[in-house]
Amino acid sequence: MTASEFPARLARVRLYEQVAEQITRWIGDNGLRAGDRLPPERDLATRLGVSRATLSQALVALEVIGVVVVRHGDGTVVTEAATGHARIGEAIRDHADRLPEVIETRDALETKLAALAARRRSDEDLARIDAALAFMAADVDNGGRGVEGDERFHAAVTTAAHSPLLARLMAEISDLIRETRIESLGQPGRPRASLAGHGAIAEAIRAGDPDAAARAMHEHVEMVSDVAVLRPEAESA
Amino acid sequence: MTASEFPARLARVRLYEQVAEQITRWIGDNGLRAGDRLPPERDLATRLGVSRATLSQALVALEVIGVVVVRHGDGTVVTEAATGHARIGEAIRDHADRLPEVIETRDALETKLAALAARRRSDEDLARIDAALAFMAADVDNGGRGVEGDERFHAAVTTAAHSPLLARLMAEISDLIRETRIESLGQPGRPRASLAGHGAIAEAIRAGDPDAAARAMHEHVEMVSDVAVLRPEAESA
DNA sequence: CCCGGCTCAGTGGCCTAGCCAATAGGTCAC
DNA sequence: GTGACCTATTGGCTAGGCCACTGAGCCGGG
Repeated sequence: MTASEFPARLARVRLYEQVAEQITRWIGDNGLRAGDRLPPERDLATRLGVSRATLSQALVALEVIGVVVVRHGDGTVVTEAATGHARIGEAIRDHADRLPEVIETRDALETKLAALAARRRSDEDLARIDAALAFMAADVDNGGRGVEGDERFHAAVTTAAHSPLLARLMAEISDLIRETRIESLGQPGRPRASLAGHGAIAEAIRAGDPDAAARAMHEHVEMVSDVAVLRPEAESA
Repeated sequence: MTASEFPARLARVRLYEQVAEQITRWIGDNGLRAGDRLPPERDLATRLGVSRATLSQALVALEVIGVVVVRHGDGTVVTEAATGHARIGEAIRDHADRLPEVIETRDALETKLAALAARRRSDEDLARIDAALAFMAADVDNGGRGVEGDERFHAAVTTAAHSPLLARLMAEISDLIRETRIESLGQPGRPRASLAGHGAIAEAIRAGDPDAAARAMHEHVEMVSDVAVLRPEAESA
């Protein structure tokens, strides 16, 4: 067990998080739409059995992620984004049925990132990409699946693209991507094939060839997509 | 002045937002790094001249966006993402300098959406696209800039792609996109050129040709990018 | 009848104060 | 050296209070 594999620090769940989640679920379950009001804070806090201050924290959290707008003197109003949020939740829950969607989103973002990396990479970026390749190779050579190396490689490419906005969108769906990654690399032979794909991407980036980089990344993401095709059969067996 | 151009509702700035911003700035100005601790809440609240409850709200906000982790009994710790976040904030603030970044993000997302729309569009989707085209054409014919029609067209293409995750990411950056849209369509001749671009995209989608749709969308987004090139000169004039 | 001003009730905003839970560090005993 | 215990510091949450904001309704004047 290496240091990187040590169990993560125990995560305490703060009350505001639980309350925020309850509220989001309640919005979805009750078909609330944009413009609908939540119950007054005093009522809601009593009903949820928490203090008003704690409820207010939860509403801050929900406001920050765009589910509600809190209006002084008026009430707390559901936003249009709230429905979108529910859809994302469903996307995560119905993961087995939504995998192709994650793949196509990865395709959109990561082929662009690879092309930008080919144009913008610094020596430092290339060193980081090479280090990730070496790390994954060592893991795969030792019989591992290369999950962390895969992660590092893609993060290095994203960094080399020097596009904070795209990086942010990647971060937004990072949990979903992680799942496709783990499933892909769990297939026999996939780690090594994935490593080869990374190699081709890195070559194109080093060569400063955006089109080649985008093509290599597209093929790499499609390889993950092959898993999506195989998996339904494995489940019915 | 149409309904869509009415001034937005006056935005009240809550204290927690100001405090959160102050803290983020302070982290940046003082070169705090991942793992560094903020001062204790009681101290920090006194120094900032707010109550601890208000500071706690600000920290909830910062925790939700990933700038800090709040540890019970230990303190509030800066995350790795904090530095990245400062860059995003700058990206938004320095909009004039960051426009190319929005463009490249649009390019990534919207060319994929156009390709998917070509594959997946229903008759209803096509009708919606056509309606948006007609709406924008009428607006432009009447001397308008076609902002709303442009918006409707892109929304219709996004809907026709039937990819909720990509649609979500589009929604995520919708404010930034709106700004590029308004600036682009404000240039003489752009509304009509944009309308022609839309026509080509719609044709490819109707024909069910993903590559042509992606190419047409790419060219359309690049046309917006031309504005980005022109604009710095307009500012120095 | 319509519009503007005022009032009231309901709502959120923020504060104060208090006490408990969690954490880290230090000390002591085995 | 290790484990248990204690202490100081830190955050977590509650309760209560008062003020600011908002929307709706009412009244008076034109």
